[in-house]
Amino acid sequence: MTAVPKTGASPLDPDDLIDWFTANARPLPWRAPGTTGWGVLVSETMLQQTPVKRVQPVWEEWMRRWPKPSDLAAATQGEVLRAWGKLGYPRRAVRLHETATVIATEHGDVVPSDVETLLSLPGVGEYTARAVAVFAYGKRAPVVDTNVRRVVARAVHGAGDAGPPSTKRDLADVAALLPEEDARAATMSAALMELGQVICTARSPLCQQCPVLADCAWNRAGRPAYAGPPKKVQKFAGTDRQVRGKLLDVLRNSPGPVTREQLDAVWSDAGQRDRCLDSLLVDGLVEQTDDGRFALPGEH
DNA sequence: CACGCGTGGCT
DNA sequence: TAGCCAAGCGT
Repeated sequence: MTAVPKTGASPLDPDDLIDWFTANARPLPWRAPGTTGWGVLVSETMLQQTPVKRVQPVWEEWMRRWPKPSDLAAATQGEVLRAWGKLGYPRRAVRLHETATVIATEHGDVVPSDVETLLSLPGVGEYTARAVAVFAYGKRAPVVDTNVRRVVARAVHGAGDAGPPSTKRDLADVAALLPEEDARAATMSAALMELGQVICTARSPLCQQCPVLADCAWNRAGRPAYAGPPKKVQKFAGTDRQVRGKLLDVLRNSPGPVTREQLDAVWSDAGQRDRCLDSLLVDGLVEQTDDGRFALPGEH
């Protein structure tokens, strides 16, 4: 082991990150020893755009209720959507249900471990496929989420924040940082994400507590402000997304099918209401009953 | 590649 | 207080 001097444009030292993570990782339930590939896949899917705090209790209930992919596959879509609750983006629940069926029927009820196969599953994209391969199976692969992109933008490139995503470049950036050995690479991937979540945060980074401060290009540059193209801010109030959420909430809060009148009550703009209800039907999040009422899929 | 897709907490 | 932000995916 040769000591690498922390001067100039040195890359991040895997040991600094691994040691820090080993001592400071939050004890999240899906990180517990013995968590299956299925447990990791469910957690990663729930964590897509939803904070840890809200995911944790729902994940624990899901693991108790559906410990294997075949268990979830046997549930109705309505049951799955109810159990998804208010995590948001409920199409994720529908896709996870589909994926459970594929795993149960085509992969022996075991979550695949290679990125290519994982990528073929509904709702599993570049991030989730690698997260499962790395965190569940200890493989060496770049895992790039918004946190890692921010850490790399700062520590490696000296920028205030990540610019627009570029999958190929982002993956290459992170791959170049990983140590050779699988297990150490996997731990470093987890450490990069954790660092972005708890230290190298978007708004008020805690640089004093950062394990790689000495190697950070952004710190060396005097922590300049983000200079890239302005980030798009997503509107919510008044959008179809809000209306769809309200419609689905009526269904979740009812034990069975509801009338058109009950749905009409949640939004005054009839045109937008109808468009949203139609899109929910198209997405398979709502079904119409024979008598013209509306229900969660499989619940009539 | 830009956009649509939920929800709630934080500053 | 009204953005801003949060372990993305599919089209």
